[in-house]
This record gives sequence, C-alpha cells and structure tokens, in this order.
Amino acid sequence: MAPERTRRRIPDATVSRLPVYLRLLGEQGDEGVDSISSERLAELAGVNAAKVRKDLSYLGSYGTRGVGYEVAYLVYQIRRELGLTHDWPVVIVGAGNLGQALAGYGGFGERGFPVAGIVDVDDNKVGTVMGGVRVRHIDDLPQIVQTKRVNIGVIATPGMAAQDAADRLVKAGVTSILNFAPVVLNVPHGIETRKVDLAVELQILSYHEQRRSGGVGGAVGSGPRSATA
Amino acid sequence: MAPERTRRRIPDATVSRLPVYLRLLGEQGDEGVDSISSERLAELAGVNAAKVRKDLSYLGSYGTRGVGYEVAYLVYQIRRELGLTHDWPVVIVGAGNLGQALAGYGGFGERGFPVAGIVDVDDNKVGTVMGGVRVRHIDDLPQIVQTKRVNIGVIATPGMAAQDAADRLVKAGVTSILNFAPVVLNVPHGIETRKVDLAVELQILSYHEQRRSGGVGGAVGSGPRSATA
DNA sequence: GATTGTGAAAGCGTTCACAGCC
DNA sequence: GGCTGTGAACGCTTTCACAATC
Repeated sequence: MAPERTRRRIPDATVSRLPVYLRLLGEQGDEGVDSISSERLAELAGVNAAKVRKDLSYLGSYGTRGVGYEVAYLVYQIRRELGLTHDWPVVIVGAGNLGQALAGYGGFGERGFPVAGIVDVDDNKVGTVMGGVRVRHIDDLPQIVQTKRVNIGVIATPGMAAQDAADRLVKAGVTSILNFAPVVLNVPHGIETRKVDLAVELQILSYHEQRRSGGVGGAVGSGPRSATA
Repeated sequence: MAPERTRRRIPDATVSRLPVYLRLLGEQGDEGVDSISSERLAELAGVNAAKVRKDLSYLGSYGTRGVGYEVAYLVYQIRRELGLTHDWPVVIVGAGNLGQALAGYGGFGERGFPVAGIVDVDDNKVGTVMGGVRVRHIDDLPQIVQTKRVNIGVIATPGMAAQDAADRLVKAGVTSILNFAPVVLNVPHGIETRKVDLAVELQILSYHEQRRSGGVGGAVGSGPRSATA
C-alpha cells in the first residue's frame, strides 16, 4: 500500500484562502488557461507569490519547477482537500429577510451547498415558498437533517433566537454552523462554528474612517479624493 | 495641554474584537450591571481574559485594579475609538436578493449605519421601495454620496458587476467598501475594503466536515479531472 | 532561464505570569 | 485579597531568499 502518511494539518490561514484560489483557477480554466504560475495566481488573488506557493505546498508538490501549476489538476486537488467532491446540503434556520435572501441566492447551490430546507418558528411563514424551497416548521428540523443528511446549518434568526437555533441544530445532528446572528454561540466541543456579523464589519470600517478623518470627533465629509481604478 | 500623543495604532485583531465587546457591554449595561471584570467579559465573548485585558489596554488604562471596568465608561471609550460617536450613512449598490435583505435589515440603522440610498443598474428595479428606501439609478450615486455625506459603500451585486460598482463608488468619493461579491476588488491605495464571502465560509466548514468524516477519500493520486468552480 | 518548494528570518497575535495598585 | 496592566515567552503567519528542478 502506498504510504498513507499521517494526516496533514493545513493551517487555518491557508484553509481560508484555498476557496479563493479555487474560484480564480476555475475562472482561468474557463478562459482556456491550463497552466499558471504562483506569481500570476497571486496577482489575481491580491496576495504575495510566496504565500501562494507556501499555501499550495501544504496540498503536496503539485507544481512543476520552471513551468507552474496545471490549472485543472490544482482545481481537482483543492476541491478534494476542501471536501468539495460532493455536495453538502445545508439547512437554514430563520425565514426573515436574510434567510429569504440566502435561500434565493443561487450561489449556494451552484457552489455545492444546496438548500435542503429552511425552517422558522413563525406559523405564518410556514408553507410559503422562498427561493424554490418551502418553509417548514422548526420542529421538523430533526427530520430534515436526517433524511437529507445535512451536516451544515445556517442561522439567520434575530439574535434573541440564535442560541435556541444552535441548540436545535446540534440536537438534530448538525456538526457545523454558519452564524449570521450577532451573538456568541455556546456549542458543545467538536461543533465547528463560523460567524458573519455585518455590524462588526461596518464598525471595523468605521474605525478606519474615523482615523482617516483626523481622529476622534473629527470633521465630517471633508474633501473626497477622486481616483481611478 | 494633555499629551495628545502620536496616533495609537490598535492591532487589527483587536479592532475586530472591540465591536463584540461593545455589544456585550451594552447588553450588560441594559441589565443594570455597571462594573465588569475582564474574566466575566471574556466569558461572554468566548475568549481568554488576558486577551480582553490586552485589547482594552490599547484604549488606555480605563480599568480599576482590584475592581474591574466601569461598563458605561468603557462603552463610551470603545465607541469613541471605533468612530461610533456619530452615524455613518451607507449606500448599497445592487438591489437584488441580498441588497434587499440588507436594506430591510433594521440592524444597520440601529447600529449607527443608516441606509442613505440603494442603487441598481436595472431600470425595472429603480423606483421600487425596499426597506423604506426607494431604489435609485446607479448614475445617481455621486449625488447621493455627496448630499448624504456617505463614506461607506456596500457592494451587493453579482460578481460580474462588482468591480464596476467599486470603481463607481470610489469615483463618487466613498473611501470604505464592504464587498459581498465573490471577487477580489481592485481599488486605489488608501481605500479600505472588507470582504464577506458566504461561499468561502461554507467551504471552510466543508473542509472541517471532510476531515471529520475520515479525511480525503481513499487512495491518493488517481487523477480524474473534474470541471467547474 | 524560469519557477517551484522550503528552510530561516521577521512580524503578529495570544497566552502566561506576576508586579502594581485598589 | 482581587483584579488590572504588561513584559516576556510562545506559536502562528508572512515574507525572504535560494537551492532544486524542469
């Protein structure tokens, strides 16, 4: 048997960049490019070439010195490493504004994350259809998770309801959660969570704007700089 | 005069946590808590107490040894540092699923980021109302940005349109951009951008799920090529 | 000649551990 | 006694720089 070596651990920072490389490589492939250098990929990704090479080196030595990387093969390897060789159905909890947008956003299904179901506590929302998926009651969660073999849950509820949503998802058997509610979730060990908080992102931008405008309490709306792309 | 010293630079990692502390402190304040220890705040934020103390130390020495931090004062200081002493109106480019959800999401305005306008290229969408804001044509962007003194733009367009949206925002005078499109934006130096990419988040979760379920499937080195991104 | 793969150095961020202060 | 503030240690990430390879 071939040396099935010990499980490589890919650094978090690298894992978060692999999806970006993957998308760019896909686009290049579609344009007929079949070989690419770390320098070019770095340019497309807006990072440094050494970083690209180090990142890709964690996958194995799939480049050719003096030449570059074969696009199709690299796409295959990254997809394999990210577990994208098959679909991962997701269930969305919360059928409000955001839940609707997520369900209606085609990008999910296209990229291998079909919406297996969307649930809400509100009986008035149950039965309505959004993004081609009928809203079901949150009590149906265990059944949806089991029959559709869902591992990933998305929380799109108001903050107040988020912890309950997480508890229900975990109980139903979900092991990864993407949380859009502005709440720190409490989950059992081994459950993977990621958080996307729009207000936090805006507040980070606000910090930089505030610095730019001459510090605390600075003047508003001073001269804009025109610039070109 | 008090030593208004050279501009403190707060580490990025800290800046990204301050909004979280701020929200938690606000909640504690609402519940009548007026003093809090780093340990308690750390527990609420799901981080280590030393990290909280180090983070807060970048704001200055606003705690009291043996006692803790006065909630109201800390809220004030964090808000000041993040530039949240006044509102930052934002303009949203793209009135599709996501743009609608963002405009309709009350959380923006509540947290100091009122939607000053939402624009789209599609004449069919112009004139419709979403989240209390009338959709205007993207050509009106410069006017909206100037009259409403907008510094922050939000891109909620499809990927194809995102770079053009960024160019227009920058030209109109916006200096910070929150980008929801799965695209690496090219912007002039000095323009701050942040990216939120749902597919990337899901793919990171997929990576962890894939490892959990016994890792990369089977033998290495069978090299089939799968297409698509 | 070109470009990868990678040790080594440099830079950041986190955590420890304890002096300093209430 | 309790808790903050922080230097120092540690670990992770980025970048450099160059030998290895095509």
